[in-house]
Amino acid sequence: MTATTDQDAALRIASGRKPFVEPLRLGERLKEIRLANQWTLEDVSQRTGLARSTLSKIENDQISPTFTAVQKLIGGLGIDLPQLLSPPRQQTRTMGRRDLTRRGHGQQHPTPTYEHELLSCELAQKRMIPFKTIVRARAFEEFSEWVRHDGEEFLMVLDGEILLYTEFYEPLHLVQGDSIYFDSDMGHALVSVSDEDAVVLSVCTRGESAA
Amino acid sequence: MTATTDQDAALRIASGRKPFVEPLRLGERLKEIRLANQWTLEDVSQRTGLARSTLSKIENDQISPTFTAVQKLIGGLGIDLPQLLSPPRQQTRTMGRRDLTRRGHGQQHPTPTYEHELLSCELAQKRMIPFKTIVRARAFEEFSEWVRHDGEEFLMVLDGEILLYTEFYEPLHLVQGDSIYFDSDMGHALVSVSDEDAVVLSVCTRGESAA
DNA sequence: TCGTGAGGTTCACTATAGGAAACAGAGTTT
DNA sequence: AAACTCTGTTTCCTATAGTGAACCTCACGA
Repeated sequence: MTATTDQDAALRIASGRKPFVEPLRLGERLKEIRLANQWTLEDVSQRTGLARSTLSKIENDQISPTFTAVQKLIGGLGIDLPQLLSPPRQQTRTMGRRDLTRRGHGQQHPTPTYEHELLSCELAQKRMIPFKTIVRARAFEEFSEWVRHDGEEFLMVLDGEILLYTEFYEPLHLVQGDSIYFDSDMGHALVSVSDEDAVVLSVCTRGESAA
Repeated sequence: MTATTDQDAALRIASGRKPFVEPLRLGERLKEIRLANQWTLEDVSQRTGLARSTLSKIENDQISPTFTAVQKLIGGLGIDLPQLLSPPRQQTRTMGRRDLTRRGHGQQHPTPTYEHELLSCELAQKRMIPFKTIVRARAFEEFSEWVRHDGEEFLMVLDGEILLYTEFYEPLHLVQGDSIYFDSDMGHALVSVSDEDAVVLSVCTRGESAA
């Protein structure tokens, strides 16, 4: 055990991996947020319950806030931690691509059981694949085999009701507004059970086959 | 400004959501990570430079670590903060996970401008983050700064109408059923323009911040 | 010119986080 | 069984985070 540990450490250092953390100018960031909202130290004090002086010191990097203090900050300011930690000046590799799909203007892709409408298909090289599906299938037997594909899938019922059959679980009854996240290499299949064919929105991760 | 601020606060409170942060069992989480790697307190001490005793106290919630201590932790353990903060769950490479979220039963997360409802938040270690959002904002000015985060985002309007402001494009008018895919490190912000507050479904890729 | 007040910093003090060492418990070895 | 070792907890001390009050600094008005 200790052996592995030392080995790990050695490896990590040898590999040139940072054992240290980046500066992380938390104070600077806090001040930026505060000023952006035109808040005074007193305002922030009210919101967070931290003393004015404490906030001043944090902003000027004179102290390193306790974790409870950080929690009070993110709670009181109504922001979340990543937002607090995102560096003041972003060295953005921003590309700023975007791809709009108006309702009903996706790329149709019909099958016997599903009618898919691929969304945002202008954009190549994306990490997610969103599509809207009209579930034509009415019985599990209509599927000759499980649908399965690498990665993960998120699904929300937009209209109607469905049964979600999966390989390892009992069928699940989902109605409008329900959503589910699952590993999509587990076999799955949808059937409509409402009067109208159900409509679902799905987003799959693109298989990037973990190296 | 203070007016808007108070209003925001009032709104947030009136919405029935606590403005405070969840417990966030950091100690428990740390212990979980440590045991998962079969590290002893001494091992972690070596890696992080924190005293064995300190680590023990943190794990047992006897102290609230300083932010510098947290940095030493994430640096020494080679993990990133979100990972440390993600509630107890095991990182199983196994397949067949699933996570159902019934309509309205996601995890509420209100901010002055948005009311997020995180979906499928039982599941850790997922590659996408789905959430439903009620867009409270009515004017671009309500945002103190661009919202931006690493990765990509897919968004569909479920109800109402919105304007999507982005850093590099003209504002885009989106109505129910419209969807868009974009690089989310490009600044973006939504405002409702329909009578009712608009509702959108978003799916973000999880930043994988190259280990 | 002098208040006067609001926003921010500094000071002096208290509360608490971090570290070294002692302690306690469970195996192992002799 | 005693001695040793490895692990996690507890103790005690110090370094420092957090607080209220005093103190600046500057804008504004009579």
